[in-house]
Amino acid sequence: MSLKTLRQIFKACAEDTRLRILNILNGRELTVKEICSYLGVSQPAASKHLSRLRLLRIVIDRREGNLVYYGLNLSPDLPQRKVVSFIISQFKNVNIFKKDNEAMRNGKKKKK
Amino acid sequence: MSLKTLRQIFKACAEDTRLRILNILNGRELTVKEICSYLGVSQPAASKHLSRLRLLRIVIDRREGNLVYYGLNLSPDLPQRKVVSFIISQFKNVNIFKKDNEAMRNGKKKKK
DNA sequence: AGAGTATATACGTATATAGGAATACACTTA
DNA sequence: TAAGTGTATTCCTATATACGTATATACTCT
Repeated sequence: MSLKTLRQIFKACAEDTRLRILNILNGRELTVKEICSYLGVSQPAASKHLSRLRLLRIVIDRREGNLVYYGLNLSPDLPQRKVVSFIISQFKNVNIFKKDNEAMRNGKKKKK
Repeated sequence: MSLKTLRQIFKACAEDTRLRILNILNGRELTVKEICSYLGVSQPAASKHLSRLRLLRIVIDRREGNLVYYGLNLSPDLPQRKVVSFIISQFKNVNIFKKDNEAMRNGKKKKK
């Protein structure tokens, strides 16, 4: 793994919304709209964060008709796979992530 | 661990020079001047990076007369200890870090 | 005290980027 | 084709920060 890749991964993780996106994508696929709803962020904001994560191959997207589903990229040939997996494994200790997960399970929306 | 702490750690690691500093501090204490020499960065730059890492308690400093020695903060009561340790454990796979370690062992200086 | 060395800080500048508003694009359905 | 929904992009602004130069601070030695 290159220094550049390592730095980019940390940069991608150095922002609250992106960390929260990675957390709620852990174990499931979600559409952009669902992500916006669960986290209470605007659609352009979510889209831009997702784009950034996608360029780094941290997430993958899959269009299905009108919708675009995003999920974690679990491909085993990614050099940064271990790092990303470890980062996500740390989320269980963070309070706001627990709340986000709760909101998701309840189908609650934070903003209309 | 809070979301803020997690984000700050990643932000601290989202920069090449800081990553390289963490690498060469792995297993040893170094003065600011030594860090500048080994990495070829200016003294104010190194000092500012170290200050940032120190505020996050990722490194600790110890003044000895004229010199200030920096080292990794290995205190077991740090919530982010695991994360930082894991990050540093990933360094062995990165080429520039191997070169930095080589330069250190040889006492080579990258700039005057 | 004064000179020399090591480290930290202040200041200006350039660059990156997060966010909102507006708009463009993609797709579906009537 | 036209309207509606979901997603991406563009433009603007505000904020953060990395870097260099200069200066301040801390310490040592004579």
